[in-house]
Amino acid sequence: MKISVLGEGMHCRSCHDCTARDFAICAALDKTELRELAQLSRHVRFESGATVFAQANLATSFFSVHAGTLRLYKLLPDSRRQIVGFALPGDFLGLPGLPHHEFSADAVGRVTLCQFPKESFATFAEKRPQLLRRMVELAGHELARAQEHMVLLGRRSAEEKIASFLIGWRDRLSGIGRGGEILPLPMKRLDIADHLGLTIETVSRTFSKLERDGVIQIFASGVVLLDAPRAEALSAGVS
Amino acid sequence: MKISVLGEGMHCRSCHDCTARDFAICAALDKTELRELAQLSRHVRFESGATVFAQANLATSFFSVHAGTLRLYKLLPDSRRQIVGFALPGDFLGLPGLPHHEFSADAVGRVTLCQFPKESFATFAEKRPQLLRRMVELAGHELARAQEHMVLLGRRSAEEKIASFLIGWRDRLSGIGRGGEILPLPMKRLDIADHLGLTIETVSRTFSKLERDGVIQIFASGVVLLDAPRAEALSAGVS
DNA sequence: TGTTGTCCTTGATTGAGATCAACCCGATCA
DNA sequence: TGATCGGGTTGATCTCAATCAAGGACAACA
Repeated sequence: MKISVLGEGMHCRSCHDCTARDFAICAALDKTELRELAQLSRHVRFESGATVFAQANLATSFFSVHAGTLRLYKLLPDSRRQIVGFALPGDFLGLPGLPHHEFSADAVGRVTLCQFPKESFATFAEKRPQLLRRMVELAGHELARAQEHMVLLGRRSAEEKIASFLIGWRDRLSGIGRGGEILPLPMKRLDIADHLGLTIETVSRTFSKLERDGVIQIFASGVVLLDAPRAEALSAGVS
Repeated sequence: MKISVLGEGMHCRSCHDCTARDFAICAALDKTELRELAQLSRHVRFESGATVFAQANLATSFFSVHAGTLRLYKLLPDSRRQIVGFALPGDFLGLPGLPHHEFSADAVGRVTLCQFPKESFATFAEKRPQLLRRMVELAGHELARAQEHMVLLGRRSAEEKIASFLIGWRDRLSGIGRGGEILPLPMKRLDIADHLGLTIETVSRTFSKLERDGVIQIFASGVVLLDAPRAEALSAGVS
């Protein structure tokens, strides 16, 4: 686990023009507080595949994703893997009250993060109900997403799972201003499989089927939703 | 949805000797605050099977479970059901920042709850970082549990699911001082099936298999863990 | 230019759990 | 006393996705 700092003592020089600020935890802060928080933080970068932190390790920092995608996953002893989510810019990683990391996180492509030492962040947050309120809200949204994913894992067919994933991914990207014609899928098929409780072969077959049915078009870098309404119907569990 | 209040204007007379207080949100409060909060709340009771609130309805109250068990579930349009969790005494229901209920909740057996109007609770919490901190922690624990359940739903066999459920249920009960020789299972087989992403038949068969293998003994009201280490091993995903 | 490795796709077969169907058991009630 | 009903179990069969197996596309590199 190698952490590469972007210039020592740089202290997140770019908070004022941070592209993730509006979605991130920082949205709850005013200009002065933002500067104070920046003093506590530093920017870190990880190359593709690098591990940011590992499940069950002591959590000494919180992170706010600045750019890139992370996969968050849990492993069983026999190495079965469940990806519990993908983190995108603005997502906050780490929760007070849990001393250890509940899952592992590694970079899907290059990633940059704001890193906050846990104690100093906690001290900073202690006196700022606005920030705590925001954290409750973020945790709530995360919980809602987790529950929606439980429905997917427990009660949906392979085709519904894939459609649901694509629609959810599209909506998350457009929520952070990354919407577009082509839906980029930076993660591998195996990652998608381990996220949806499928095998890589079933993911591949289902992508192929959706393409045959004219719902999507597959490219190396992602897919285009040719028939979004059909995908949304599958995603919703209709038909 | 019928709400039966335990005597009008009673205002939760029993906060000082509440059996759930140590686990509940109220643990974050001092004596004075507790009395203030009690002024906002009222005790409500639901009979077995009654709906406390329904998914997608406007959330006007928060709840803290005082006694009994609730099933929390989401439905797909074609009535497939996923039980996202069971709530026990001390559990907090509802999250700020989400105007609508994310799931439905109904009583498994008789249930009593403390009900707080959402706005007055929010106002009360606004100025109390201790309480907000506690809410972040509770949400964090809930999130960790949800992620663990994703692993179960996505990556485990029927036998592992059942064993995992029994061990998790045992640990939650003992965490609120309800441990014992016999592990009570107030919910029906169908509830367990919809919680674990199985059918009622598979649940029944798997219970039978575990009993044949000497891991558990089945009673009308629950099970006894004859071979807890074996169940824990299955639960952990070993073997 | 061929070699290697990674990622993805496709085909054949298998198997765990779903589905369909029957029956048991205890509670309730006429 | 037996009829009904809800909840649970068990057996037979089917099906969807897993597993096993092979090969294709493409990039990195010697």
